[in-house]
Amino acid sequence: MAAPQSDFLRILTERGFIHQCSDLQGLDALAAKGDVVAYVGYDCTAPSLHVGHLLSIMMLHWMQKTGAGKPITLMGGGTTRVGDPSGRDETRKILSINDINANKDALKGVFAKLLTYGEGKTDAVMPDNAEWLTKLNYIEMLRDIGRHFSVNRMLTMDSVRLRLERDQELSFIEFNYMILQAYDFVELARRYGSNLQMGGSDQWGNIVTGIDLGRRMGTHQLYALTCPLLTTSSGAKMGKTAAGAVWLNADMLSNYDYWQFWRNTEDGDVARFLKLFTLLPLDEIARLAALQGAEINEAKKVLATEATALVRGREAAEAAAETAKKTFEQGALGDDLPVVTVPAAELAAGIGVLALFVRAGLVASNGEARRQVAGGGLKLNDETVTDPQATVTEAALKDGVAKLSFGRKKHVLVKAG
RNA sequence: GGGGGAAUGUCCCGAGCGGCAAAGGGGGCGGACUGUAAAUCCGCUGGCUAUGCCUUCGCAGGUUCGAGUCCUGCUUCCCCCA
Repeated sequence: MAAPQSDFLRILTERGFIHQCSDLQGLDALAAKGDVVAYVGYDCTAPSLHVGHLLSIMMLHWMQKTGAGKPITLMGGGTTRVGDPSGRDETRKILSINDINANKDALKGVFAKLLTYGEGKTDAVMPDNAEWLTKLNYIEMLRDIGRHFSVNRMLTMDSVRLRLERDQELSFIEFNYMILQAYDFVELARRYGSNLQMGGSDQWGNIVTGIDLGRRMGTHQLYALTCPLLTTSSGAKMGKTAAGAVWLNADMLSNYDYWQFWRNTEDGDVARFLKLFTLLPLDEIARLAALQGAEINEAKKVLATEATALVRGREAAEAAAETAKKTFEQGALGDDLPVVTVPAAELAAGIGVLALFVRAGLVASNGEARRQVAGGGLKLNDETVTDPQATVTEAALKDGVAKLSFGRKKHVLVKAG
């Protein structure tokens, strides 16, 4: 098609958010009038969202910012009780209602950083599909909703087909997930006038099933828009590190570590990530992406600070950047490094180096610490630890702190408490 | 309902004549080289109060000086026949 008329789709296209759309022209017309009501569903499977979820939040952000319409962040309080089989090899563990509710409360917070909630036309709202899904009556649901679904067609959906082809278990409860998600779309269309569902490309099947159901149940025209799944240029699935997922919530991953995640981006991903995960104008991004060789590190710092500012706040981002500068460029101690306090009495008595590194959370066990010492991976105040028997006392504290390092990038400060 | 096969290191895949903390990959972590990148090379990848001890091969028993390995029962999954 020709270039989109609406700012919303033009920006999404330029920045690389669009993977697939059911009807780009139709959606463009709605966006140009400011009549889009877009929803993205977030299941409550963990106590925080991670960077993989960030793309869809960014899409909602751009939509609100360009005045294209109203964002709906749907909490999956109901669907989480069922479990989405999309993109999964195995049945999800069934979570207790208590866990789901706790998760839901924990992940709500991050949305307000990127979206404005309220009563106005383009203000965001946050319903929970438990409101309607838990009230469904089985027989009524089969008659009103189930009759519109063809099992033949459901069996051809990727989320189902892949499991069947690989002879992997697919339970009946999971098989129903797409029906519930489709019904969500219809329900949101009725309650809020929603006309667009967005999500990762793995959600395409579930979304178009919702469009189909809407047509059969007589809603207005619905649209689908998906973004690419996040991978690094070397093909690895993104958002996971050794320590686990890259969480958006600060209590799950420190500001400093979040900043470091972006700072360590591969060269080949810098331009793409700047477009997706920052609000910097495209000409500025083009300038940064053109940097060659070691200079591209400047672009990575900008990426890290901007991306962190977006989710954690400008102040937190600056602090993390400052700490990184001190730690890596000046060999000094940054204020933002994680701190572990050890009781003064224990320090006076002397504590084993291995135990200290375990205490700091840098290694999982004495055994691992021992192996890392053998491999030269542990440092105390920038000096490689060579003797696993050594003990550390308050003499190791300089100006009240000792620096423990694991590898070149992970540092923890120890203080007497 | 009948017959045949499978389950291994708590990330995954996978070898394993009765002597096994258990081959080999992948992934991950550390080191060297670099630019806090990529690629490459090297090392590590059950726990502990550590020349030793403890816990691991679906579950529960049994045989044996000794069981991932042999026997019995059970669970789960797959294939073929009904």
